[in-house]
Formats: sequence, structure tokens, C-alpha cells
Amino acid sequence: MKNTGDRRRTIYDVAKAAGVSISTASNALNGTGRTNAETRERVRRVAEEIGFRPNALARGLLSKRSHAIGMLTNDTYGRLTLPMAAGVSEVLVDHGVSVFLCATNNDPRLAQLHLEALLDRQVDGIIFTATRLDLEPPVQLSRLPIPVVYVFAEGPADSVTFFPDDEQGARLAVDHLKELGRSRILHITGPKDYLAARIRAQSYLDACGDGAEAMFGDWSEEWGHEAVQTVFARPGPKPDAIFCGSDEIARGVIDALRDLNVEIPTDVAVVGFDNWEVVARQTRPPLTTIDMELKELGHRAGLAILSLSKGEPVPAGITRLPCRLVVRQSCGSPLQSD
Amino acid sequence: MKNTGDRRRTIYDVAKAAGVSISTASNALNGTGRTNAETRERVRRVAEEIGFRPNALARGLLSKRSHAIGMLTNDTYGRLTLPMAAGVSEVLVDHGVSVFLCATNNDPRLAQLHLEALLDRQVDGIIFTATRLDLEPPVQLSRLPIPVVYVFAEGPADSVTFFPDDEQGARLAVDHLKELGRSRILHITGPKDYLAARIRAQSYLDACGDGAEAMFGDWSEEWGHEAVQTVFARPGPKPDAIFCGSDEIARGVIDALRDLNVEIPTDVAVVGFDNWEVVARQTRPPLTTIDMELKELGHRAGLAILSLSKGEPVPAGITRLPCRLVVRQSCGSPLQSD
DNA sequence: GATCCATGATAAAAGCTTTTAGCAGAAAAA
DNA sequence: TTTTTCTGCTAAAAGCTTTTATCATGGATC
Repeated sequence: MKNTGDRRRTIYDVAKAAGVSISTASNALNGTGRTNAETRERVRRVAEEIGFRPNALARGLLSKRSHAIGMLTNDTYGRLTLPMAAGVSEVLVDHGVSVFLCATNNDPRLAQLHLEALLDRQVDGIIFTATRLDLEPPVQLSRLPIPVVYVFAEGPADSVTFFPDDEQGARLAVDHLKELGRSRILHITGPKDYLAARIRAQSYLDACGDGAEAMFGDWSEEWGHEAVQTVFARPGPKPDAIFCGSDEIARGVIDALRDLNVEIPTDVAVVGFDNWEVVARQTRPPLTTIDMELKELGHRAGLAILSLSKGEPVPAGITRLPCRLVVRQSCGSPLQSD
Repeated sequence: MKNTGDRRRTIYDVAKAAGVSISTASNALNGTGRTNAETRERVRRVAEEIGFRPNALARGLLSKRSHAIGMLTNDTYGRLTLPMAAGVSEVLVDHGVSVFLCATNNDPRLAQLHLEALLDRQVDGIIFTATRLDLEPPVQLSRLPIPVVYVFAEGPADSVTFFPDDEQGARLAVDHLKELGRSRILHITGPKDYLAARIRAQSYLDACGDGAEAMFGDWSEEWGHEAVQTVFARPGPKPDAIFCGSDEIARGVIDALRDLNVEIPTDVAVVGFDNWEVVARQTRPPLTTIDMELKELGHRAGLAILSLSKGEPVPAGITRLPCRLVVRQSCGSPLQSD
């Protein structure tokens, strides 16, 4: 009895089967208008029986809200994007909102194509997300008829934007090292033209004061390796802790330290950044690092675009979400483990 | 003049501005029906001028084709999924088809919710993709009114399914090693309950014959490390090449070999599997490995679902797409580089 | 008995597009 | 001149849902 035919059941079928008009059927199903409790129950039962599900297209056409949003990303690699996207999708599915995934590959033509498709589909909003690169959106997003939320990317002045709190994250790392009694902390991080790298470095410098040194390079293991070799080859005091700008860098650092027969964490403690599990768990010793709470970032971005699409106000400007310290063994806190 | 108002332009606006009826406007824009060349041009120009874009919801409502598909994945981690999804999205955007991303986290409730949402949205098809785990879909997909394509996951007997050609990939690795003169090849791979691991191992055994040995463990660096230690600790001849089931395992293998002062590739050549760039490029020496052509897999899956949704026939059964050998330096072919 | 009100239902419109059937006029054929 | 055939265009319907305005009925009030 449950939708055996080929055609999808419409509200018209429900109405006929329940012996009411389509308006009554609609009212009964949605709890709108005035309906007798008994009728309402009957309609609902019938709808359930014949397997009726409202057509989202028709609904959206009328209500001008498609209950779908677009997620425009240029991060094809996905280390940051996918966990974030999963967070968005997770929080929105319970509100009946679906997510279009649009990978632009940094190609403006593709971005434009995707954007137009999204607008044609009447999406209720767009989440734009980029890699950490300080790129501007590959397409004009500022004068759109629908709200836009930025994650990992900066929009126009009054836009709603989410970032991890790089400053707090860096402080978390430095404080942890200080609490463990380390005093000569070195910072090895990515390219200076990444805003995130600059912010973390500044936070580190502010916290460590005199003698602090931030080495900029790139986000690779190789750079971590190279930086350590440089530091340990030159004269002068050696660091007793290294705060790295990414887990990959930390991995290179740890490798280089082992090559130099430096004990971790006894001689040098190491903290990473990202909590990229595949890397962080596989270093020896397992890496203490900073988690950017990507999923939570996705949740917040999802809720923000949801509110905006309903016309509810959302505080504009950059919201920075706190990072979390994940203690493993590279700093010598063997009591706690992950 | 370009859509300054708040309301979206409809075909009604175009018709009025061009001084024709909406049917003529529609015909002119779509090149259907009979229209005078001159009128057609005028309508198109006007549409362009006022910034008209057809409402995909209305269009889909009528045509019963939403030009959207759903991608259901339980791979929240995303190493395999996102590149594949990017391939799907890339190939479909040019056909005007958008992709809903649905992350199920292996939660049946979530999967069901997503599936219902997709059906309500009248998607033209669904791509189901899983991790390599031999899990069955978290939700009933077999009796759907729309086509389903499986990637990295096996569907019912007569379904359309795409996999990388694990057998050919493994052979590629072994052949490469043999061509370089290696004869005592060892295989270190993931858990035996992964079909992909079994297939690759079997292919390896078939190619190497006597003396070949496949060690199953898990997909971790640690396991690669451990396996090498075991092999080099026991008596008997040592391998002169190791074919690994994943790049992570290869990484562990390389680390362990270096700890043992075994030269790579002089003493032992190493081949990985995945071409996961972050890992493969960062090993020292950079890893020669097998690329599963995830993007191409996405392309093919996208085109398949497109054809199916149009009612065009697509050969059922499992299609295995060839892998590609990526030569770096871990096998000692310094001539070619990546 | 006439008036008013509340209740529960319904018809019709709106949302935007595409498609079908049909109409008016001109050119061609009889 | 009358009939047929094109040509270019249009009115209307269909697709499915929600919402607005309206209607019928029965009970309460005067």
C-alpha cells in the first residue's frame, strides 16, 4: 500500500484518500488554519500510509525559501573544508536545510558558474570558505540578494565572518609550555603572507617577550626540519621548547630533533597546530597540539546562515572561536593522554 | 538597469519588456517552438539586459528533473571523498547539475534524514560513497525511484559501481619494482577485512609467486614501522623492495628502515599506495606510489549518474578504473621526477 | 424567528516556468 | 475566389504546494 505506483504521491492523493480538499489536507499536515482534531489525525494517518512527502520544489517556489544553502570553497584538498562542511551539514540537516557543495579550484569561471547555479536554485544563503591563503573570493559576493557567511576568509567590512581564534590558540600553546617550566620557546611557522601565521606569531611574541624568535617558512615538514637544523647548527643557547605553526611542521621538527639526538620532550618540548589526527597521532612521541574545532566552526557558520536567511539579526564582524589544547606526549605530560 | 529592484526578474518581466507573450519569451530563450530570428534576438537581448535567470525550482517542478544530485558519504575524514566529490562537482557543473553533500557519519538516523531530504528535493540521482571499509549502506538504497551509483562501495548485484582497479594498481607497483631489478619484494598492507587490501595482496602474490609474503596489519604508519622491525629482526634473507598498501604505511616503513640504517632506495626500494601528496612528497626520499585517480573516478561517477538520470543506459556492474604509477625517488629512478 | 458568531471546511489564486493547442494572417495552391 | 499550408505568436494548462478569502452549518443570543 506504501507508494507502490511509479508516480510520487502528491497532496492531491492525500486529499482524495482522506476525503477532504487539498487545502484541508495542507492545513492538517502543517497544523495551520482551523482543522478538527479528528480530521487532522485522519489526514496525517492517510499521508503516512500512502507515503506522501511534500515536494520541496513546489514548496520552495511558493515560499521563496528553498531550504538549501550553497557552500563555495576553493580548498580542493579538503583538510580544513571537509570537517567544516560536515559540521555545517550536520547542524542544518536537523533544520531541513541541505547543502550544495561547490568546489571552485580557484577558477573564477567555475566559481561564477557555481554562483549562478546557486542563485538560480534560490538558495537561502552562501557560505564561502577558503584555505588559509589570503585570497579574495574568486567572484563578486558582496552585492548578492542573499546572505553570505565567510569562514576562513575575510569578507567585506560588515559581513559575518568566522575564524578560529589564532591568537588564543597560540597563547594556549605557549602557556602550556610555560606551565611545564619551559622558558626558551622558539616558534617555527608558515609563510608570512598568511594572516593566520602572522597572528599566531604575534601572539607568541607578545606572550614570550625578550628572546622570542618567530621563523617564517612554509607549511611543510621539510621547512620544520630545515629550521631545526639551522637553529641547532648556530652558536648560542638552544630552545627548550618549539611551538610549531602546523602539525606538519611539527612533524619535521620532531624528525630533525631525533636526527640530532635531542630527546623529546626531555630536552625539547614540541607543540603543533591543527590537530590533524593522521599526523599528530603518528609522530613519535604523539603530538600535543592545538585543535581549531573545525566542526564547531561549521556548526556556528551553519546556524549563522540559518538565522540570516530567516531575517534574524546576526552580529556582523569577525567572530573568533576558541581553539582547544590537545595534550599528547610531545611536551611531557604523561598523566593526561588522548 | 541591471536588476536594480529587490524582486528577482521573471520571464514575465522579460516578456513585458520585449513586448511579447511569456510563451514566446520562453520559446525564444530556449530555442523551442517557432520564433522569428529577429524576435528571438530581441528577447534574448532584453533578458540579458534586465538580468533574467530562470528559476530552477519552477523549472524543476515542471520538468520533474531538478538537475541536482545527492552525494551520500560516510567518510567524514575526507581523504578519499573530497577529491572525488570535487571531480563529480567539476564534471557536472558544466551540465548545469549541482551536488548536495550529505555526510552521514555512519549514523543511520542521519543517513535516513539526508536520504529523505534528497528525495523531497527530487534529486535526479544519488552517488553513494563509503570509505574502504566493507560496510553496507547505512540506509536502504536499492528500491529507490531514482538511480544510484556506488563509488568505493558495493551496491546490489546489478548496480552501477566504480572502484579503482586495485589489482592493476598493485601490478603496476610490482612490475615497476621488477623492472628495476628487484626480486625479493615484500608486501605490507592494511587489515585483511578490507576488500581493497585483499585484492592488492592477491595481485601482488600472483605477480611475485614463490617467496612472496603479504603482511596484514592496519592502515597506520605505526604498523609499517613495526612490520619492518619484525622482518629485519628475524633470520633469513631480507627483502630488496617493499610494496606498501598505503602511503602512511610506506612512511612508517621508510622511517623504520632509516632507523636500521638501510639505504633507500639502494638497499630497499619502497612503493606506496594512494599518492596522498602531503605524505608522499614529505617522505625522504619522496615516495614513488600508486595514484587512484580519485578525480577521474568522480568524473566517471558523475557522468554515469547523469546518463542514468536521463534514462540512457549505463553498463551495470563494477567498473574498475586504472591506477597510475607516480615515480618519485624511493625506488631509485632519479631520471624521472615529479 | 432573526441575527450573530464560531467552526470546519473549500475554491481559487499565487509562485514561475514549459508545453500544448490553437489562432490570425500571409503566402501558396487549386 | 476558395482552400490549403506555413509562419509567428499567444492563451491556457500543468506541475505541487501554501495561503487568502469565502461559504455553509449549527449553536448561541436577542
